Amino acid sequence: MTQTKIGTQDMLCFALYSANNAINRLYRPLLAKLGLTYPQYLVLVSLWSEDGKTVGQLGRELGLESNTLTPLLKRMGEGGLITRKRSSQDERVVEVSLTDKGRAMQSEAGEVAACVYEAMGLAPDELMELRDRIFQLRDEVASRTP
Amino acid sequence: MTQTKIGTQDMLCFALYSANNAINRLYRPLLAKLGLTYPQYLVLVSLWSEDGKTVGQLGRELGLESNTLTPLLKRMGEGGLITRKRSSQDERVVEVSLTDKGRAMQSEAGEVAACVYEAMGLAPDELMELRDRIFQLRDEVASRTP
DNA sequence: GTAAAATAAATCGTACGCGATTTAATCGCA
DNA sequence: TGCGATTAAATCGCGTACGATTTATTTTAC
Repeated sequence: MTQTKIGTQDMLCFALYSANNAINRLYRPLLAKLGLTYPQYLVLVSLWSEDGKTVGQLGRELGLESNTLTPLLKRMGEGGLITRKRSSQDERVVEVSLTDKGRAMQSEAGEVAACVYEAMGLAPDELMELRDRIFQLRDEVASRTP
Repeated sequence: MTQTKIGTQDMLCFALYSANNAINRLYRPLLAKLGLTYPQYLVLVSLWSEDGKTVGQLGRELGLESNTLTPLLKRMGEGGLITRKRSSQDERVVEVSLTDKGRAMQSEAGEVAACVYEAMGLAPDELMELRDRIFQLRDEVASRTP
């Protein structure tokens, strides 16, 4: 027997949990200067890559549901970053689009991303490999979650 | 130029964020049967490995501060899992200890851990390697966070 | 054509995380 | 010894996440 008791330091899930918290603590003050939270920043990243998505599309991409997204998008709308409009094709669907202000924020956000990238201290190939392993784990776990 | 726009799928921080959410979605219903949340479970894991820690010690181990831990521990105290007592040596310090009920929960929690381990679909050596890489990243980021 | 099923958002309540501040106890040092 | 600085926990407010439910719209099956 090499180990009788396991502690938090042995758990992969705790590694993910605490690393995610650590990254958030790095992002938070940087994004706060732009008036953003981390999930709000993710919404912008998503819309910068392709503008005009429904709440459901954003949810599938980010792994969130309307109970999280609706109030978050409402705040972003009040902040003038996005617009929310019911689709005329299907009134159940809400389309989310960038405002000029939301689009303009992309350049300022570049500095934030660079700052975070630097703090990770990883070479690009290491970073991509780790990222893909973590996405794989996420997808494996998600596929086995009822 | 191989890529003009980056999206959420390119970001290591998003991999961590969404993997952490996915793991939580797996844990949540399992832990709910025991009346626990994930951070509460982490507190128990910590105390099972070594009982009798101060709020500050728990905070350093889990990467949390009293603003998060105090209400969480209060709920665990109300649930009869732990006791909280001011140290007689130093009245500023609060000692957290397991109750019999909290100790007894370790065996039930074993099934939860096994279930999560299985859902990850990783061999032990792969799991340990990934875990350590993520801890390394966490520590690197934390060391560069002002 | 219409009622039931399905789908998309929104709403509500609970429990984190954390920045900022407060309260209380101990320490340091002149 | 005494008093300002430090330390530990608690308190407060805000913004997520999410289970459960509700509301509104569209699809379907007959």
